[in-house]
Amino acid sequence: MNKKVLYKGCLEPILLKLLHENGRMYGYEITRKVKELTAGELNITEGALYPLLHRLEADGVLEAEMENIGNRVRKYYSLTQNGRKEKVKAVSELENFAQTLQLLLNPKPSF
Amino acid sequence: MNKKVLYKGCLEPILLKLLHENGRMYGYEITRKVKELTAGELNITEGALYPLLHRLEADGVLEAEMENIGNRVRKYYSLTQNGRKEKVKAVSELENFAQTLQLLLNPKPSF
DNA sequence: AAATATACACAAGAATCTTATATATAATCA
DNA sequence: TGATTATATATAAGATTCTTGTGTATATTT
Repeated sequence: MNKKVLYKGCLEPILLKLLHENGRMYGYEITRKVKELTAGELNITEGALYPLLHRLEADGVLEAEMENIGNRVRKYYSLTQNGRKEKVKAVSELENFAQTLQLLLNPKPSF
Repeated sequence: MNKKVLYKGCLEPILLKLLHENGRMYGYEITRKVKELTAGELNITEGALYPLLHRLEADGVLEAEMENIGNRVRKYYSLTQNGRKEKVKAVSELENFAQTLQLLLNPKPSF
């Protein structure tokens, strides 16, 4: 993507779903994973991702642990108990939205 | 919808597609049509719709004509020639986005 | 040695929507 | 008949979410 706005609001459910599936991930890894899953279509920018990660950590949805990789510090994020609940809610909303989009793009013929 | 943000950015392609299919429509009609097509899921608010209509008219994507219905004035919008081009572009971006969403929601198993 | 990949982070600004409000007519309901 | 709901357009203030640009630093590839 990266074209216009479009996927605004979808980042959070996408993130929570990824963390649920992968257990724990760090920021850079998340951007790579999303790019890979979407065949290069969706590039999450750092300016969007890191503020979101910080907000979700502050809200108790995510928890973070630092890890030393060589000389570097890597910050792993994972869902809290509350985060797992949030994930269910957010993803079901996104699925619902995806279906709604389909209704608009391919309306059922009414005859 | 109306729940969170989510469909941000999708309004313009949806609108252009509707106008393409229906020839001409007025604001209130558009809000009803979207609600109908999405089984009540997506409610376009006036605060989102009217500014968008005005912007697209100013940009030469839409043209408007007033019509008197009883004592009331109704404003019909339709696509300009340029608008029809814009419609193709915007809708194909939205379709692409919908597919990208599917990739994230139902990733292809990699084995 | 330079460029690219890895890794995190923030600030300013743009874009898009929500909520609230305003106006006015027409139809329905109690 | 008075109140509510539906029809119809419109604007303003504010919230949210993202993009773009910038900064720092290490590791790897060319």
